[in-house]
Amino acid sequence: MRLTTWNVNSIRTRVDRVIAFLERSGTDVLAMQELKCKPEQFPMQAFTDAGYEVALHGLNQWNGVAVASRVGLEDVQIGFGGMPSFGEPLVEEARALGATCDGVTVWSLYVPNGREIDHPHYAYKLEWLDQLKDRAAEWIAAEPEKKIALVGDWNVAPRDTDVWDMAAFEGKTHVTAPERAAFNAFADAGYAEVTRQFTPDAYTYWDYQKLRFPKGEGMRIDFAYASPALAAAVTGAQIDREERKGKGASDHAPVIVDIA
DNA sequence: ATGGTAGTGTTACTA
Repeated sequence: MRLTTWNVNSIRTRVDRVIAFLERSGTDVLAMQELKCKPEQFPMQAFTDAGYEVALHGLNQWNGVAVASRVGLEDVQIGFGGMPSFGEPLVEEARALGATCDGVTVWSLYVPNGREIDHPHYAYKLEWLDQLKDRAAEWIAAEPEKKIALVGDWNVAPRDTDVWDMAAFEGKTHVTAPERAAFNAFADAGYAEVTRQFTPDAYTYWDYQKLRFPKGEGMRIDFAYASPALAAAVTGAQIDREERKGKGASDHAPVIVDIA
């Protein structure tokens, strides 16, 4: 199975590129983030015509997550137990959707950005990751052989080399010790990040602003954590940097994982 | 010249 995660940054404006990518890459299961639409606005016909079923969750123009699959789609779950809410009034945002595809439970995750270190969104981000980690640990404790993929836009750069210049991130989110600890806690919970070993020096995101992509100033913030049973079946990973090029590109590249 | 974008939807917010 070829599993891809991609923050598409609006599925409505990107649908032609996404369908072309599916066909070009041979992706069987696509986890998408930042749909930026409600369910009735999702371009379902394009996916159906391409041979994919889609489960999605979207509340408004922000966030939104989906799993598209051509190898089956069962047991769809919206959000996870204990998932924090945000805003006034408090809302359970559309940031997590799970579905089982050909024996692999795929979670499409859009981790809160955090905004600024002293912003409530930052505390929300840490709590969101902590709660997800606790549920993820429970899932493998209950079923040690279960194949679980936690994929998406984690909005954390776990290493200094995952940003172009640490000096530019002084006092900024994505690189702080608490965020990195929250990310690394998934490894302590038994999951293995399976993309870095195959693509050791690569970014997955380049801001639209300040010519970040042409200048090679990116970040590595999209990852795939695998449960032990799944990690043992992973045979490779790639980052499709070509997809970031040209007019109409998302600011994130697709991250591809191959599973035996 | 030291900035530069993009998407949704509206006089802003998010990233």
